[in-house]
Amino acid sequence: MDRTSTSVTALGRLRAVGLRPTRQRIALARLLFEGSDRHVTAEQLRAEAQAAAIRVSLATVYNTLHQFTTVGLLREVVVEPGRSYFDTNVEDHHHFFCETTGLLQDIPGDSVAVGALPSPPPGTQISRVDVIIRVRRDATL
Amino acid sequence: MDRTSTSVTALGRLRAVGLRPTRQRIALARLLFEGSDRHVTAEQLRAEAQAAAIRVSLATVYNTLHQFTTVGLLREVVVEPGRSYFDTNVEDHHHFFCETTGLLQDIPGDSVAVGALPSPPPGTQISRVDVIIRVRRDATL
DNA sequence: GTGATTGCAAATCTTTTGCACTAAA
DNA sequence: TTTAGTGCAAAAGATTTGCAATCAC
Repeated sequence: MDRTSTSVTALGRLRAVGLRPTRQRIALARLLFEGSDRHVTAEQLRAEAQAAAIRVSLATVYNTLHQFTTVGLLREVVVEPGRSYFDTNVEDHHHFFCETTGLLQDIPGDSVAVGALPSPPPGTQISRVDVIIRVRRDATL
Repeated sequence: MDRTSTSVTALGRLRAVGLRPTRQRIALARLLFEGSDRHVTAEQLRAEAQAAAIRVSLATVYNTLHQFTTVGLLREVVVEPGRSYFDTNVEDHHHFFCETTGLLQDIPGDSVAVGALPSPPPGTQISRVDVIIRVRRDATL
């Protein structure tokens, strides 16, 4: 048995962050974290749960996504008005966002170098720097 | 009379982009562009219009903001789920966003250097690069 | 006149909320 | 038990839409 992050159980993850491991949270954690990094919306995750015969209400999906975000298991990405994406990759990294298809993709953290940052407004501290590279599908002529 | 951008009339701006200069568009353009750069939401702009005794429906405010964005008079900035800001500064620049207060501020384009960009996904072209520096108010102890 | 634009109200969509019910410890 | 968590349905927000009335040209 190795100890790579993909082998951490859903139960273990929940315990590690102090969230009570309920049936729903365990099931959603499995959907989210077993497999490679991904970006999901609440609605998408609910649909997946449904497809996997997991009974979870949409309200609980929202609660869970926000709780996971609060404890650092997920990261919220805002690229479109009126819809939130949740990213299972919480490492330092940035995003490509295709305005044509709505597809969001990770960019490895070290392949975008943001130079010296300007000092933040007085009385504030930087909490995060988001870089979103917006792209468009080439016109198909 | 100088020719700085602040002296361009609302009428002139609309003509320049080929939008029919209606009473509402002229009034909103005045609110938006007479004065320094700003970030507004649809609701804020409607409130300002109301305060200035300009009769405009919210639907028209939305239409107008989107039309102005399409023709390059405004730029849409998405930092929070569920709310769009429109920026009257369409030059190349980035933003500070205070998660505590919701305040959005411009960062001059040249004070954030984004290094070599990774190549965009196959079949796509970069349309824009957004850098959002998220900050938080210092805890007041 | 004629087509573009507007206003209004209803509809849509995502997300949040209140509260009775259920489950974890 | 006791308290945290869940589901449902209603509510809340922001934005969009349909269509008749109005305006710019």
